[in-house]
Amino acid sequence: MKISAKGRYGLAAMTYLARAYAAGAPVTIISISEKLGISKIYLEQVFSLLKRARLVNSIKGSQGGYQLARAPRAISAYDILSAIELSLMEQAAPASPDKMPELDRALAARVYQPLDAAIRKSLAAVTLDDILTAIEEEKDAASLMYFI
Amino acid sequence: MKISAKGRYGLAAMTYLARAYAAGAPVTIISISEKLGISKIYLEQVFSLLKRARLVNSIKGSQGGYQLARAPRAISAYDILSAIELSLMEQAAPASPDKMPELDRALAARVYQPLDAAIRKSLAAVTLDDILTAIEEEKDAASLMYFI
DNA sequence: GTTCAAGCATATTTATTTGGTAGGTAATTG
DNA sequence: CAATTACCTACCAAATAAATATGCTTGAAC
Repeated sequence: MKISAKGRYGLAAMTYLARAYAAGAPVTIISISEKLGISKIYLEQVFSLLKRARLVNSIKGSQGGYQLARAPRAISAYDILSAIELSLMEQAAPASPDKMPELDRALAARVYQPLDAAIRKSLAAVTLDDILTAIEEEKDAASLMYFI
Repeated sequence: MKISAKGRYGLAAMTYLARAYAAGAPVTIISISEKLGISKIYLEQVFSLLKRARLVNSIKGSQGGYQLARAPRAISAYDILSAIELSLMEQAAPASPDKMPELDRALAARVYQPLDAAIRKSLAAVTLDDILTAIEEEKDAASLMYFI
């Protein structure tokens, strides 16, 4: 019921990549780890999952790094979190294994499935582009503070 | 991002109590544990949380047990799960402690807070009464199966 | 073709959470 | 008083999450 550190790192790192998307040059893990204050070797694990989900492309060797596999507008928070948090996808296990199957089915139908759909819908509605926009708004709001 | 065993047990047990609500007589933990196939001493911990949240009343001693504190129609899945799963309420910790505060604020505004609201809304929309209704529907569907 | 900066892959350690047990105390009824 | 039931505290084990450590592979640049 909670987003893990890996998930949050993934969102932050992908947003960081999104900022560099227009430029086209790959971004190294180490530069992201420095900017965000996350251990490099831990970030590698996160990127391994993001790559497996084909959300990023990697370029090996000197001058290498990572790039978004597609436009920031075409990558949602759901894409990112479902690549990282397997538990996001899991079905809720029944509370009473065999004793009361109709109770379990009712809970699934009325609680677990609607919850799952709501989570999915909420996360799918936000793209990296939206997050970039929000960052700009944050900055504007912060700079306005000076004039007041 | 997942409902724990405690949470599922809580939902199942509360639904069980809801069935007995009209009768008015208290239901013992041990009878619930037998019906649902859950360890009695583990259920006690769940009820301790439900009681702290004032969702149930307890009666000690012989002929004692638990009752819903209010009508099944007035208790939602959100009430139950937020009493049991503390993590449901937790704010998402920032990914980059100090480095990029505007990134964290943007993620909170666009991802974490909307997600939280969606979860809350989905769970608050389901009451114990709804789940009881769904159980009846399940039973009807099951008995219809015989005629086909 | 050597070098070196990257990504890639595993294994290990440590910390936290979850799921569950055990045993005893307190209150109520008959 | 004896039985019954909730209640409380401590404990334990397994699973998961978080982070580290080590070493290998790839490929561009010089």
